[in-house]
Amino acid sequence: MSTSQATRPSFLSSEIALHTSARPAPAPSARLAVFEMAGATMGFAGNSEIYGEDEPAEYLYKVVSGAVRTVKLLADGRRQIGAFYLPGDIFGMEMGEAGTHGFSAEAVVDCRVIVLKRGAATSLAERNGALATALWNHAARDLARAAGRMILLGRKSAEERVVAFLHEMSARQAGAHLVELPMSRQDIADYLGLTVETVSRTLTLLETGGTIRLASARRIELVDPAYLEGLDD
Amino acid sequence: MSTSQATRPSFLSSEIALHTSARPAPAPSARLAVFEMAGATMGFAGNSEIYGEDEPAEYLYKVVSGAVRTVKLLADGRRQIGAFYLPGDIFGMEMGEAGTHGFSAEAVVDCRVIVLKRGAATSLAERNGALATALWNHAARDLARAAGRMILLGRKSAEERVVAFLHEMSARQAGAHLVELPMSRQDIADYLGLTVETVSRTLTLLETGGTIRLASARRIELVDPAYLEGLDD
DNA sequence: CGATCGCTTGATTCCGATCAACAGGAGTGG
DNA sequence: CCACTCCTGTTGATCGGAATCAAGCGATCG
Repeated sequence: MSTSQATRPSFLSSEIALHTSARPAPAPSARLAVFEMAGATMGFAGNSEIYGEDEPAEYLYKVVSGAVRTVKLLADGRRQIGAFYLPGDIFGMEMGEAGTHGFSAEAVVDCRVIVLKRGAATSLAERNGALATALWNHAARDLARAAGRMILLGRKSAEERVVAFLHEMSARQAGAHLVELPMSRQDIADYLGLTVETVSRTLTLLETGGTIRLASARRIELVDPAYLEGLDD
Repeated sequence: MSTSQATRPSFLSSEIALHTSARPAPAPSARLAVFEMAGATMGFAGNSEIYGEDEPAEYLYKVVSGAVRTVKLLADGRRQIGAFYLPGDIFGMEMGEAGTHGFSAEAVVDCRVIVLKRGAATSLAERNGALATALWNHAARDLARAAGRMILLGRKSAEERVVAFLHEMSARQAGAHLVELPMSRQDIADYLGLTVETVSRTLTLLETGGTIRLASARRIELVDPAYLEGLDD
């Protein structure tokens, strides 16, 4: 495992780099540039924990580089991944009754993340209607995404799940036909509610059927994107 | 089927009763009393649609009486229920990329619902920090709930799902040991990602095991709540 | 009273899980 | 450089839980 970065950095760590200097606001996405303006950047090593399931949900996070997964565990070790977050994505919004996260969040690979106090975002939002709307829309979109995940987990076959996953990853990589997967088969399985064996077998079947080509375990070429579209809802 | 109310009321319908008169603000839950103050009350017959999956997400809703389900359908008829909403609950927050709902919403039984323009809530929130926080927390809680639903749908056995469902319904009825179910077995099955047969069988097994008692199909007595607790996460 | 709908129960099938073995790389140290 | 180990991923054989197919039952309603 990589050890290039702290495995469990403290929020008080001196390695935090504040981004408060006056800049011409490059604002990659215009929306939610508040992260770049008021947030602190932190590094996490692959497989290290960013926050725990029962920690108070004090911060919001934005991925700069790498990939993050949210994870929920049962007592006997069964694992479910709620979502993968890629550069540009915001996570950490979910907060249960007790004010704690419903998931834990972990770095899939080494990554950099901008951290922002939850209260900072909301209090800024009070004076900035556009920001408020942006945050609001982001939460609403997360909820809509959860809808798609539920029908996938509750009603779709193994093939449909894997196809939906490939389709999603392609869409998130600007529709690229050569999809790069930062996560392991185990992560994919826990995301789709399947076992590693079933994920592996299904990928092999898709390759045999001429739908995809496994360039390597972590690089998949979509040979017949139309088929993927057809099976994904 | 009951026909006591409009099956597909228009938002322009004259039956809308505005609640704008000055009242002493009874505010059942203090939070989000904005619904009672600025919303319009509408009635829906059992099994009628409140909004469709692809309609623009213009309104927020609060259940006054009855029960509501959010539903997502696949082309071949497979159905997934995202959540049940009981009196006091707010729904309709989910909104996808296209500005449309990710689910459709339907009345489970005859019900009354307060409807509020989405923009009305957010613009009021801009001038009322407490309201903004309340709305924000509500969305965050919905997201945390989605986490629990995902591990249920992705990783739990039929028995665990049914037990979790009974436990949830009991908790939402003030922890009552005699649970009233407004929804059909089919609805429960589509909520839990199972078939009606499996739901029915599992309930029978729980009764045989002395965990519950089926007073009637829609009334279930929790005889051994400790067992339910133990199996639910 | 018969019909319909929702629910339960039974028999069988099948998809994905489980158990098990093996292959291919990446990293390590001799 | 190679031998070794560890880890991830693939493939094979078998099993099992829930789906499917099929009746039957009971309540509600016309």
